[in-house]
Amino acid sequence: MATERYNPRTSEPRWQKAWEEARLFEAKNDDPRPTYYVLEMFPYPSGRIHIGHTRNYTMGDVVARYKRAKGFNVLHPMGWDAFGMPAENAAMQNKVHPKEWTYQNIAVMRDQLKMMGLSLDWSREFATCDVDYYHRQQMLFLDLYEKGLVTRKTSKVNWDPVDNTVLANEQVIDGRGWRSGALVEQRELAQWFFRITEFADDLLEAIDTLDQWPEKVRLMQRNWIGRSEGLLVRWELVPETAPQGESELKIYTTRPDTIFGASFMAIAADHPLARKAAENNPELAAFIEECRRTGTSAAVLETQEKKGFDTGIRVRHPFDPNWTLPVYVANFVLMDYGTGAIFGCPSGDQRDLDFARKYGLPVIPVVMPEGADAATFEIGDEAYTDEGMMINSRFLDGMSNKQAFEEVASRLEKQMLNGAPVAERKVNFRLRDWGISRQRYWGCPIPMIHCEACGIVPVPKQDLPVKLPDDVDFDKPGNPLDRHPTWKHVKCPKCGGAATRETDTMDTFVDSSWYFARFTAPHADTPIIPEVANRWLPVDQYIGGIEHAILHLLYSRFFTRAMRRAGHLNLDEPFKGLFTQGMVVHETYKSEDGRWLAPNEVRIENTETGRRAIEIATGKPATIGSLEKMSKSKKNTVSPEDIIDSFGADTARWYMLSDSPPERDVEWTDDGAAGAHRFIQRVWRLVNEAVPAITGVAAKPAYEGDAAAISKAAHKALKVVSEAIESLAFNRAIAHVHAFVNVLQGQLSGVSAGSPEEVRAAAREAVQILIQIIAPFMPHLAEECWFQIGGEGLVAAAAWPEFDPRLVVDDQIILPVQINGKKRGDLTIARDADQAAVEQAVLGLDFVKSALNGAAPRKIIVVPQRIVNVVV
RNA sequence: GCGGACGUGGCGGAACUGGUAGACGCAAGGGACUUAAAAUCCCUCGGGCUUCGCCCGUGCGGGUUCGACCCCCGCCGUCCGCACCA
Repeated sequence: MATERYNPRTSEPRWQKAWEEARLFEAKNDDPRPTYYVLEMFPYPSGRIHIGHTRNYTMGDVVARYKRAKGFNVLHPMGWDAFGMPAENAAMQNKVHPKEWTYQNIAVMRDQLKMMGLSLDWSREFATCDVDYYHRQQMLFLDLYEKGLVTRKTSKVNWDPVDNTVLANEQVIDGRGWRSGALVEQRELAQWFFRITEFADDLLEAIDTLDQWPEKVRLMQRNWIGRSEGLLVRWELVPETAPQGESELKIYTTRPDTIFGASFMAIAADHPLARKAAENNPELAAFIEECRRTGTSAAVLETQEKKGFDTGIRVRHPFDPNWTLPVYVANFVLMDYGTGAIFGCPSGDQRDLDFARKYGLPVIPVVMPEGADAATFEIGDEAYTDEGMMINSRFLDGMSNKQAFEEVASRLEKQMLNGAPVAERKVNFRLRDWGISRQRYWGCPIPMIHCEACGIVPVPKQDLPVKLPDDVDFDKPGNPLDRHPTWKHVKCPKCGGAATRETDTMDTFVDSSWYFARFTAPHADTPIIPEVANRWLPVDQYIGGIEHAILHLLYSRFFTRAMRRAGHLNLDEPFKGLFTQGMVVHETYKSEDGRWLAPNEVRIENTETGRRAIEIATGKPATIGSLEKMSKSKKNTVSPEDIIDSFGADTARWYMLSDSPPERDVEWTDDGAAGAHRFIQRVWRLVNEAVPAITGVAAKPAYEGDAAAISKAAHKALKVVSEAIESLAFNRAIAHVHAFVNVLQGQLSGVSAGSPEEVRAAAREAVQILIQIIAPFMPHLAEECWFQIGGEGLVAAAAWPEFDPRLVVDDQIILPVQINGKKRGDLTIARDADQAAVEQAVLGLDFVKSALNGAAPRKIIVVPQRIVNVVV
């Protein structure tokens, strides 16, 4: 009797409904079992789920289903990162309200996710644009404001004068706004900031505790925070060269040891001293203007020539009052790092060297490599930046440069200038405070009020939420909140006088910096319920793309600390385990005349000599291009719906995890998907063919079968698959399932209802194990199979089987035998055979005898249960 | 420039802590079943040779070791992150 093919189209919706009705995936906060929180980075509702999402959520789902089966109270929620610019762009382009656009997208994407059969707790779903959510975010904001973690200060921003808005650095392309194409201006603007730098040290040090994070991400965060230890040094200006009222220049250096190699000072174009000096120096003013115009994008910096302009100002060397150095304005000095001023030591820094050569400044070698000769050591085209011994440095000569650092620091700390020490030690960070003001509509309103009499006044908590008005228009550029006729006009909560609301909204990264905590009590009146959050958090396994390695993860780490300070929870680190998954990539295709072609516009032919593509519409050959991340522009996309339509969700889930390690990119191919689908049918057949033997419905002639072999195969598979899932090695888990099915298929063929009870029991257990270990990956197929064998309840609710340790080891093992390190044969021997027994057995092997040729072996190395090596 | 990761068949990749290299899958070739196709099943599948077996082989060149994809030294290549950070 031929088994009917498994039909995902009817099966999958049926089981999805069964799970939903059983409310299997809803986590209870008062469930006494140990908690396990698995979270995938929530999606932006851009319109449709793409294949990258499905890979991400499938990984999380495998973990969630596995942990649930292992007896954990699993929290696996889903929501929407729903504020952001695309909604406003859609509003401008398509005349649809951002709110409507967003919620429509959410509705579509929710349905798509549901088709994937993900074991999500939908009862906790929220979108960050829900009033309920941003209301609590405003509460949090005020709490952090009270704790002094929110400040307002002016900073330089990229200003698009056509769209009337601030642009992020990423939105400035070749100095122009990405939308308007207008030349971007640098403007000083008052902005709201979170004081992330307050935690800089802690955020850096705690990276060491994140031992379940990828090393790569930890490194990126370390570099981003960018701690350096150095010295702030005040240099005295030579009075007759100094602008009115200026007497010193403060610089930051990490190399005070090279102070005797100094030959110039360089300050940023925006440095106050530069501005002052330019007041009666039109040429300098022009140079400063030029520096400002040239942008700060990486591409510009790459090619830009190092330029300087002598201000005429001179400084005195702190260790030699007769030694004066020129002060240049230089285009490579950044105002917002250190003090915006440096001393240049050409012999010890390549950039300073280039600068010195260009302007004819002295180059004094002060550090030389170990073993070099001080009399002859010279600097040519390359600066010497490594460690070494001090030369040409007076009292430092002969010291290591590390000792010299200390010596200079301690001397300058004691030396006085204008009544204060010349230098102080200073730890400096690359990390800046987090500017969160956005001049946009579709974001969380910042709950602040500007009163002319009282200044900045927070919105009283009882007046929250500050709701976004619905009646806005996007016909004109700029912030609709700002030009709304009534919204911003309020009474001052303090004095009752006329005042205006803050019209900036928050950076959407704020929304995603605490959503993982909100999921623990998504309907609470307070942002977080501390007892509940403390119980669930930290997230045990967080899964998402490497593109969030810095910003989102760093902001969330900051927020967790900030929320702790405000008493909302009691932990520092939000994510215990982090996993960054690779992308889904696809080949690209181009037609003969150079148009991009979508995968469904070409036909692929596999031949003995290779693969070729034909454009279906024209019948002409197409070229197969490189693997790329799926993108609309290259048309190399495959939609999750199409895959589910033709193969079902289980195929998509299985294939997505099967070939490549999860942290690497996976290539989507039709052949691969078809292969995954074939495997589904194979499992389906295997189970169905085993049903008569298992359930004993039909009697057939007895076939002996091998109960022990069946049980061993099953328990070994159970062990290795469990281990692979635990370590998120999904591709390995799948390979082991394949291998198990190969063995099981051989062992079960012929086993029937007439086979000995012992064999039938082993078969029953083996099939059950098979179904359970595939269930996290292919939950629908597993349910259907479970039903076929008369399994109790839903397999999604079944406990994970425990492997029997006695069944995963063999009594007899096959030991590879090497001669001089090369394998020459095998030895079958009892697993517990001792060294002597193994040696004796090995010496009795024919190929060993002939290799020895009568002589005694020089040595026999026995690695128990691994290998034997006979050294001849 | 600085920092990091990686390099294994036609392809994706396995290989536990230094112990049988190429598991598992895809593609390809051959065969069975079929009127035919699909589906399914079986066999082959790193290279070479004097083919019941032997030699070579994990980017390249050395080294350590009884034994190296794995450890060490030196190269080459690819990818990623940061990037005028004082």
